[in-house]
Amino acid sequence: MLRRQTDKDEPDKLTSIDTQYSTPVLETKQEASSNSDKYQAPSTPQLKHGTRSLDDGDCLDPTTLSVEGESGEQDGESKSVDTTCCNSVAETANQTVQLQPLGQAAIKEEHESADAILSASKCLPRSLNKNCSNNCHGDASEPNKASTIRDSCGTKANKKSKVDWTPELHKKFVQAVEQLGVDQAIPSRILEIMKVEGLTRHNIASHLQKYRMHQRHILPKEDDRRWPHSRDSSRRSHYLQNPVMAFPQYHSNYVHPSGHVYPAWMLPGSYPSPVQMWGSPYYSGWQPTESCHWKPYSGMHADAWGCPVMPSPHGSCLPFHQNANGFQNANEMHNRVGVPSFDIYPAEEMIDKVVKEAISKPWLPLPLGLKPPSTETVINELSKNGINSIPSHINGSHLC
DNA sequence: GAAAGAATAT
DNA sequence: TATATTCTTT
Repeated sequence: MLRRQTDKDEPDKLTSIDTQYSTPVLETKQEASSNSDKYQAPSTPQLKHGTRSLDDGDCLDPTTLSVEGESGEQDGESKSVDTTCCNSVAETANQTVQLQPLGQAAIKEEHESADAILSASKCLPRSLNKNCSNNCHGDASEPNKASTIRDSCGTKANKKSKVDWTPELHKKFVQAVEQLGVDQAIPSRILEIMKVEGLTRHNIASHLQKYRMHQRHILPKEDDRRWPHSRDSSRRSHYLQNPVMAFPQYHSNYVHPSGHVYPAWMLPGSYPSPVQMWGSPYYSGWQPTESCHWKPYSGMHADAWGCPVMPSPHGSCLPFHQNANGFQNANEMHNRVGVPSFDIYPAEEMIDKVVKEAISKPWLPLPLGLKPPSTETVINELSKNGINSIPSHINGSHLC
């Protein structure tokens, strides 16, 4: 309003002067006009931005960061000026507020202009009252009240809230995505599962978009077609009817696209640096190791969802065949879509079975995960059995 | 009209 | 680059 007043006054001045000074005044006028536009024009990104934030409810309202506020999306009913509660006005400028209520959502409050400071200072008293009553005394937040305050403060609270996707928050996000599965991993559901107050569906959607894009980047080719690129039902149904293997096409010469077969996530306690969320080969390490146990959608491509691929906690290989039998086994596993207790560790009898099968059918390729014995091992075994000489026509390659 | 997802802006 | 916002589609 102050600015409006100023801008309103200035043109009049200029206009009056304009009659006396032609050129210089015109420049001044233009300048003033541009300044005015800079702050006032509805199409101006800044203002538009702020207005949109307010109207669309994309701001994070810490007043809803109460335990009871599981009302889902908070679209359209919050304003972030309140976050400056208990902080000085000066601190409200370019301030990063890290709120860690339920989901440790770290929320950045950025006041991008002096206008924001003005607005904040203007609104602060009421905000303080409100927030201190809510936060300091545990009062339940009242949407109406929030709305009132927002209105009273006006939509001048021209600042932007950003969700800081901390490792913890992202972990929660990924867990929610996994828990939901591919088909259900939509912002609203993710939001429900995450139960992080203050997060909006838009926040989730944005993050989900980036998440998916990144996964596509990691698995650009064959996996790309597995992703539901659009909401086209045929493609989606194709995708759903053809769940992606939760395991890499592992065999002795399989090379993971990103250059690492198994990331460090499988090592307990080997959580990577939280700095690099997407690009790191350890990105999937953001998944808790247990995630694979409770992950309900075992048909989901683990890597595509930031989930670890096939774990190998003991450095052992896995009994999945390359041959028809093996695929049958694999299919059995994949048919268990929806079974959260997918056991990533093969049962011993299963291993025995696979090994026996491999021995009994030496002409078939080795089952997935089985390593051919080394020449030395074979020779040792032979010598143990009294065979000390190897026929000349047999060499190492034959043995393997 | 709401939500999801892609595209674009900040 | 990360996140928000806008636009399009469903």
